[in-house]
Amino acid sequence: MMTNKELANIFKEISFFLEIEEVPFKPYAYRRAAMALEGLSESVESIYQQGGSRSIQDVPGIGKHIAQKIEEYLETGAIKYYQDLKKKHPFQIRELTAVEGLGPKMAETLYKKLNIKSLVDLEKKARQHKIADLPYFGQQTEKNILEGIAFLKKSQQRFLLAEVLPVVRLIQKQLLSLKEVKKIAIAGSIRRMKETIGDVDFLVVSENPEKTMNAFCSLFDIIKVWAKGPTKASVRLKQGFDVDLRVVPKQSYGAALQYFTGSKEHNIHLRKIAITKGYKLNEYGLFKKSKIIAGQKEKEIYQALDMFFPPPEIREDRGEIEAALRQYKKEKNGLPRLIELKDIRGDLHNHSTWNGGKNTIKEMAFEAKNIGYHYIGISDHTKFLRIENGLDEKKLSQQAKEIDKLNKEFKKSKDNFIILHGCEANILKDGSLDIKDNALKQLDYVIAGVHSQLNMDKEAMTERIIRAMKNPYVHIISHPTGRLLKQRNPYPLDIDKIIRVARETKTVLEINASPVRLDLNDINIKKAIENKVKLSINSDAHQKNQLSYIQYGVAQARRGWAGEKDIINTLSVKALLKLIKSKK
DNA sequence: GCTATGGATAGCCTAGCATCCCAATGCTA
Repeated sequence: MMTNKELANIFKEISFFLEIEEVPFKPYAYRRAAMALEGLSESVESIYQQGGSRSIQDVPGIGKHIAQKIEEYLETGAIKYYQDLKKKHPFQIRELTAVEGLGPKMAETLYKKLNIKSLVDLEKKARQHKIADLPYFGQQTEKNILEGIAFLKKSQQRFLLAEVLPVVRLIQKQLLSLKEVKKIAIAGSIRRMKETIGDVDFLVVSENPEKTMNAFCSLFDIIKVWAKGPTKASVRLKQGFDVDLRVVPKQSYGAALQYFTGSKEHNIHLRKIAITKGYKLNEYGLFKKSKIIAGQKEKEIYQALDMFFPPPEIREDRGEIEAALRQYKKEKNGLPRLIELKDIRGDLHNHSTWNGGKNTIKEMAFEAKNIGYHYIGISDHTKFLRIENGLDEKKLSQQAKEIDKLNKEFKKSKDNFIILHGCEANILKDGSLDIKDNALKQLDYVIAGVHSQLNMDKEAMTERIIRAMKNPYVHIISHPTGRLLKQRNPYPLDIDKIIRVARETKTVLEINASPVRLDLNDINIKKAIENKVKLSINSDAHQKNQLSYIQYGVAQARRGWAGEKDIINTLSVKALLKLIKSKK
């Protein structure tokens, strides 16, 4: 898969170079090819090995000439066309254009006039105030470049959904309290509940735009106002991310919401459909010639395009548009009915004071009961994780006694609530577990996960997890790919194979709802569901207030097209235990 | 350079904002 990424980067660079040379339409083609490669679930190398250059052309967005270039790269390790372009423009184009406000043409000018080749050069020349003196640049541009570099270095540009969402909800509340504000919505990737957020988009209908803009730009926590016009303002908060506010006319509110919710890919596809039907779609509405057909409500736009309304979480152009069209025509394979937070009846992956959690089993249970759950699963780490005070066979049976006692109290008070006893066993390097099957047998269910020795090659890691799935006492694999957002990439893993074996062995895969994990991710969730693998959304709470993380897991599940029936912890206790016991 | 339509050719998503110099361009979403 590394090759896919390398090639995607090369094609992105070619696209920039061609943009500098003002070649028409080719940049678009190369950019699309790059995107196609990035979204490909198979390695282009193995496609080529199996079917040659011809089969690479089957990938949408890749035609004869780009396929030839891929072939050249796979055979020789280089692409001459790219190298020639690179010689003509010998600077780090991707690095430089990553600076906000700096595009390919400016990068070219900076190289020609000041011999700037890299981010380091750029920062140096900007600090020496060489950039401000260039024609068409100026002091403001220089300042923006320096700030862009600083931001790039500091923040890696994206923020966790869970970092952003609470702040954004607060701002929304404040803006809504202004009496001239008639409507307000959060659009963008937040509305789609993406795991990480670039920046935040607010849309507002206001009777006094100027007043609203002033109020917005004087919100607390603002450290910088980037832009402030009559319809758009853009600010940076001290938390590090940017928030845009757009004032839109009432009759365009739905169109603007649709447009700014994205994703970009979804919108491009939608606009193409509009065109084929003789319309034009933009953020002001859906138009036939100059006559507005729809715009006030988002739903009306989809309706006018003969589509059902796709939930924001799945607007990634991964088939939702086709599904929405089919549903409108009352054909099968329409839009999925997505899982909702209220469908969740319990949480199966939680830790207690027994191994380093902050709350006792009882406290965790009462929190879960207050949320309205029917059950909570306690799944503390087993012995390998010394640092987490992992439980051995003996401690597990002591823990069982405590849980029994609590359950008796629940029964006596006629609470419709039960604590299930599980554990999170460690999958050791060879795929065996760090605790005996005899101990696992006593539990209601078993979660197993990889927590150590993550630097294995793909094949070995895949086999390691497969061996654990083949253990008849293992019911759920926790955080299957091991990624930590903004900190650690997933370990190399043949996820397709994992999914296949999960189905064969009736093993459940986890959607870990912890904001830094969200593992499985949306794409893998969709794949698992398509292969009829069951999933479990768990908070992995180490203290009682973390049970609320479940909302992020549900969001990720929705992004992966999951419905109630795909998720095991939507079941009643009875049905859940029956399903668990069906694995032999 | 790709895709779709029809077999060689047409069309590729769009608008506002900032910046620079005071009409045009590049960038971003």
